[in-house]
Amino acid sequence: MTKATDAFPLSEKDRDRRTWEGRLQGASGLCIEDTCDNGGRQQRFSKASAMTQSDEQIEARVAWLYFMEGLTQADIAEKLGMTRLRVNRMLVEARTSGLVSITLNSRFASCAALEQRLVKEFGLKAAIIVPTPQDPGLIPVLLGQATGEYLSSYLAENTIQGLGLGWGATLRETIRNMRAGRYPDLCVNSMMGGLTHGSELNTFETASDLANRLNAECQYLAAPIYAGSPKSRDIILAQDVFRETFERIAANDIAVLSIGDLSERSLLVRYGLPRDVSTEDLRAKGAVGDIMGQFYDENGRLIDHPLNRRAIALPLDDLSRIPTVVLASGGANKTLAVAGALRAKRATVLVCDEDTARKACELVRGEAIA
Amino acid sequence: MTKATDAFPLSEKDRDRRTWEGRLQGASGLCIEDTCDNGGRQQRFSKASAMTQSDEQIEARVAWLYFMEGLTQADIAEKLGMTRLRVNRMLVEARTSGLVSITLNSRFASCAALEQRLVKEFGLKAAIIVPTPQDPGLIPVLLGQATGEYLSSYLAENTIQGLGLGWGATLRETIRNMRAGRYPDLCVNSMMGGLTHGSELNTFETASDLANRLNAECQYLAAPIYAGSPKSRDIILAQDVFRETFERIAANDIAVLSIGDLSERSLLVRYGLPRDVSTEDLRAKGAVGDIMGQFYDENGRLIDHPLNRRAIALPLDDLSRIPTVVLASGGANKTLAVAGALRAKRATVLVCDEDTARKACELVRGEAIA
DNA sequence: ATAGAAGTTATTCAAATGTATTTTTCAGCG
DNA sequence: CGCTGAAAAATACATTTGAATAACTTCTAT
Repeated sequence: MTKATDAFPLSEKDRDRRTWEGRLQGASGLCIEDTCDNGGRQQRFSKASAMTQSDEQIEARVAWLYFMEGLTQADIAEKLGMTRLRVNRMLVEARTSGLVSITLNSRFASCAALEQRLVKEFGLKAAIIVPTPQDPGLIPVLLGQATGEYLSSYLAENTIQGLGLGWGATLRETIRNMRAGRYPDLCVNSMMGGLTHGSELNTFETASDLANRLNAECQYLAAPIYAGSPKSRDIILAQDVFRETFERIAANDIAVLSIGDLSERSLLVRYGLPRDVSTEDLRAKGAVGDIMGQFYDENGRLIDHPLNRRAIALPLDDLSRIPTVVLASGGANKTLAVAGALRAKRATVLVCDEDTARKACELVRGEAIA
Repeated sequence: MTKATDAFPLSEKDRDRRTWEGRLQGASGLCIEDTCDNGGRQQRFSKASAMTQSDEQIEARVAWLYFMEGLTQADIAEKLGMTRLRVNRMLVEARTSGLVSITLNSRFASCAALEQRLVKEFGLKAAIIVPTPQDPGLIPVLLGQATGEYLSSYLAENTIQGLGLGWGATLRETIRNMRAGRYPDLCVNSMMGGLTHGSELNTFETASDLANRLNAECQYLAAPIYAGSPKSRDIILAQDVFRETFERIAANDIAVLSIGDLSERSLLVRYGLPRDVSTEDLRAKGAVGDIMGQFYDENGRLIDHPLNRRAIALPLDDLSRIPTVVLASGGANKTLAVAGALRAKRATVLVCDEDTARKACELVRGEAIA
């Protein structure tokens, strides 16, 4: 029967394929005669003859019998008149030398590779990379699906009390893809103020929609994303009702946010920026993206701009105190923003499309954009 | 460390290769977050959602982690929040579906494949196939090496009393490649009469050379390959000395012979055929090759020709009584002869070069010669 | 809503592989 | 020929994978 350690499928039909596949158990008709009545008398290769042509052929034969014919290592040892250890070592050598190679025939293989790379290079808890669709308009949908799946699994396996949320197209799709559940002890809360105009998205409903789907408690952040001035924001946050709200936000177990950029695609840029602040201003200060309405530069550090001090949201630098921070974002326009977030390690979980993640990764490593 | 079940080498250097290789134990930095505090709560896919894109991606991720990153199945189960059984089944499915494929990158791979095929299709105990060299003159050398290696291993692992031998260029090379040994209880004997003229090879020395190398006893067959007539041959074999000799020959444990063809390359054809017998005669009767001086047709059956009754050798049809019959032969000119021998199952062990064996195999199966 | 079928999980055990240690063998050298 | 060092074999044990079975869950059809 097929084993996971087999490299190839087992069916006889598949055996006819050009690239031999699968390791077949119990194969009959072995290559070398199968009687051996003197139990493993020693058979040595002198150093001078090491890896001669016949050695190479024997190794190929061993590899063939193991990977293609599906014999066990003990079977092969008996058949070829050598020790099981020698068979094992030959197989290891076959791998190391490249005599045997394995490929993952899937468009997800490069995503899986990139996931591993991101986790290793940026110390992420997880990276979820989806293939980049031809239609960039599909990216929020795909990222929403992936984030929804991730978050559903996370909630199934973690008992938490506070789930903080941002808003945006990707997060809306995330909520659509959440599996329903029953979490009466969970409080879903907005981690940032909302938009006070614009008809594409009722940002105040984002948290409540998720809370409804999860039968969880909901805590609204009934405030706009920006106050009139830093001073005004401080006055607002000093009110008891907001202080309690922000204590709860700071105590979240997980935050699920997206990354904004400075293009006109951004809801925040189109509807949220105060009239006295332009994207040119922000770019001039080096801004490449925003998280919770707070803009940061290519190194992921907050830019020195009064707008950042007007934001009614958890301060970006306090995000690191939340155990799990999911940043879901993608699209070529977001590359610089994602790279900045990676550099500053703003995320512990990144959900992104492949092309964007790869380019962001390469930016961080100082490589030319391919 | 590298394991035989790994599909790829482990060294970090090798990890940089384009085609990812090797299964790496103890890989750090996993793709999916590695804390899971509620022990495997169920996560089900309904039938309606079976093998969605995300399923496929999860399977690719599992396969990647197992084959490329070297995690154990239990590790992966814990990391991805599923059962070890599910991981195992996904890996099996990955194999069966072709998501994962393995290749043997060796010129010996096709030889190993052909070996298996020959063993299965012709019920051989063993097939040893060597790559066909560009210079056909090298074929006897390579076949001699392979046969010598086989025979040395065979003798190391089997205690036998009688080893019968033919003669020819391939067998001369075989003897050169025998490992020396000490077999005082072994009797090496010629299974066929020798050539009475010709300077290329002293056929009477073949058995004695091998006996010397093996410190074994030697039994000469002091007779020519052909008698003057079938009657004369019967008179010769009726003599006591020959009767005992042939009893011993018939009792051999192993016979090591080569296959002759009807071309001028054949020693027998050039120096051994009686003057009153021509290769045209033999071809007319359907002969395609000879074993022990006895000619057979494309089905491997003895042709009806008086020459076959003049041969001073073990009758070809009696060969099947010897437990192990090694036929070592190769070269394009031998294809028909090898095919005939295969059809009639004259061999239990075949040593041949790849092109010849493949074509012979295809002939037998009724396929067009490529 | 219920029953039956199908699939998955949990658990245990068997088989195969991987590893470590000790012993034996072999090649090279003096 | 003896000695030494390296390599391989033998042996035992640990780990991983594969398989079997019972119980549980989910899905589908009625």
